[in-house]
Amino acid sequence: MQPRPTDPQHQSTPEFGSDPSLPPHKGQPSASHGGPKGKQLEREQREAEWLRLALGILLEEGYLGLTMDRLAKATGYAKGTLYLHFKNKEDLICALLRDFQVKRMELFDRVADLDLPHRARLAAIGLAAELFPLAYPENARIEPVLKTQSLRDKASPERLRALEEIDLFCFSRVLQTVQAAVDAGELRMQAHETPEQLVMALWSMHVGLNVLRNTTAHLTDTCSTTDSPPHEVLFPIAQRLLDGYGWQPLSTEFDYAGLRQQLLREPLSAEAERAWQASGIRLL
Amino acid sequence: MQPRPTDPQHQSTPEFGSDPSLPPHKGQPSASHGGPKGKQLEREQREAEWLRLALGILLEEGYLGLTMDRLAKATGYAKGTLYLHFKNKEDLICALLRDFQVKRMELFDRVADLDLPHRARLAAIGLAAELFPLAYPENARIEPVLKTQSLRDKASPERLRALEEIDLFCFSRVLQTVQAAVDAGELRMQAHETPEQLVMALWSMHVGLNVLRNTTAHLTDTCSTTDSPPHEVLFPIAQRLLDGYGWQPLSTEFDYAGLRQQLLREPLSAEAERAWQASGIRLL
DNA sequence: TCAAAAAATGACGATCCGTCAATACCCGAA
DNA sequence: TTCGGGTATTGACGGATCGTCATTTTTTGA
Repeated sequence: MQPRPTDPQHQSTPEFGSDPSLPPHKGQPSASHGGPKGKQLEREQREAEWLRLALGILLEEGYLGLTMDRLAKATGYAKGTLYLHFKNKEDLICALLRDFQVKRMELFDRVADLDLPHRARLAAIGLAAELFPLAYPENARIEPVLKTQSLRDKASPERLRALEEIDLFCFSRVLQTVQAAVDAGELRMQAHETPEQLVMALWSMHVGLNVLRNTTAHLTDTCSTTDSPPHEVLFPIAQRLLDGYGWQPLSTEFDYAGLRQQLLREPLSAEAERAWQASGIRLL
Repeated sequence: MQPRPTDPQHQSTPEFGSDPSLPPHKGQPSASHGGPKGKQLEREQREAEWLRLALGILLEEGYLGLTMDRLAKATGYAKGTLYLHFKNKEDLICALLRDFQVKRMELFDRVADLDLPHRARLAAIGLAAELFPLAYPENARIEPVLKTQSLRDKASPERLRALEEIDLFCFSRVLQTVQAAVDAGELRMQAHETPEQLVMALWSMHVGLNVLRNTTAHLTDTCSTTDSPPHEVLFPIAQRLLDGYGWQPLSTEFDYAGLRQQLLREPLSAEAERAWQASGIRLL
């Protein structure tokens, strides 16, 4: 073990669980028996590994701590190889962001088709949206960081389009639910009101709360000092809002709080458990 | 006009209205008659000038385009002098952010003490909050950018505290209004509800909408394609929400839309005018 | 077995941040 | 007017990072 200028064994930090014994590029292309599939698989695995490490660094030391040199070395590959996968740093950030959004979308999917009144379905999606940053606080913490910062200026168009696609998909999901309620006569909107605006307002609440939680903790803490548990913020308020619209069934006619408990037990139990472990928040 | 290595006349861009003939430091300390006041004044003027230029560059070329070298040269001063005013780049960003927040606070101040029912006062503040990004779209556009990005890691504690102070001040303003309504019996909250949560939700809506407008324009555009004017988003929805709380007087008993028009004519006419000029949005 | 194609490398140029020793300027006293 | 100490300003420099690309290593396939 002769002293080296940049001995990977002597990294300043253990580098977030990367396997230090990982051979740079001497390992077999893949465990599977040859063919282009193996190549492709290895490529994806490596990319996933980079994203995993990038997330770790980002959480540990923030945006400034994440450098391409460091990320490359962390897996034993050279920087040039890293740049074969990601056009630039923003592109990598974009890929990271996409992973979160896919996760959230999957969560939406799990509750969007339940056999419930339209309003209850919307409430279920809202709960999922509220649960997400609690179950994956790391993701939520860096999401506002990633969403800005000249990301759109430099990331590759393909990655950006992928992001927009997911956004639009989620938006449509919610919009469909509202529209269905309007069509069913359960929700009446005035002339100047549109389902899009309602969806946008609900969406804004979630986005904004997440931003505030992660940029102005001194304020959100004010909320938590009360008796009420700090996580139960958006769900009941959204119900008040929908009551204000007169969306049937009203919260006086339907037990949305009970639905919430039920959803947390059944299709969202895994996330509720994660929230308990990750954020120390007992939801059930 | 002998050729110089860094001739300010030959900047790549005209640099956003800075006076190219501005003498580096040969001008009189100040027009006022001597004394330490003049020195202080000159210092503040210079700082204001830097912030003005920084905003211009930020708007024109984004966060990446704003470099300390460039900003320094734009006023004819050296970088070292710039660093005498701002601890680092983040610190400068912080100062810029503060200017916006002060502006918004002043707007709040202008409507927070009107002789109106509590709920109408809250609506007035909400209108001010909604009007702000329309009247100062440049500010709103970069505010999400500035709020993140390791700003808190590197900016000086004093500047950060100044930011928090303003946030807290605005928050308190709103909270007081809600609390007053509760005390007056015009707003009843259930056991698990708190005024803080309601304020935070309203605040989140505004923050979130601004973020969405500036990061995912493809979605917010969806909202604008409807017949309804795109700017009338939050005000009516907030009224729905407060109706949901049963906050007296309900929107069926009080003409909040009329109040809105009136506010836009009287204490907020300047901002309404700005919104018309800056965003092409006719509010009246 | 070997040569062409593909993959991986890391040194390099360019950019930017923030510092600090050197310089220019100011102002009161002689 | 001259001088000297103190203050304001400067810009070259060190350090760090991004992204490139000519070179080297590995793989492929004939």
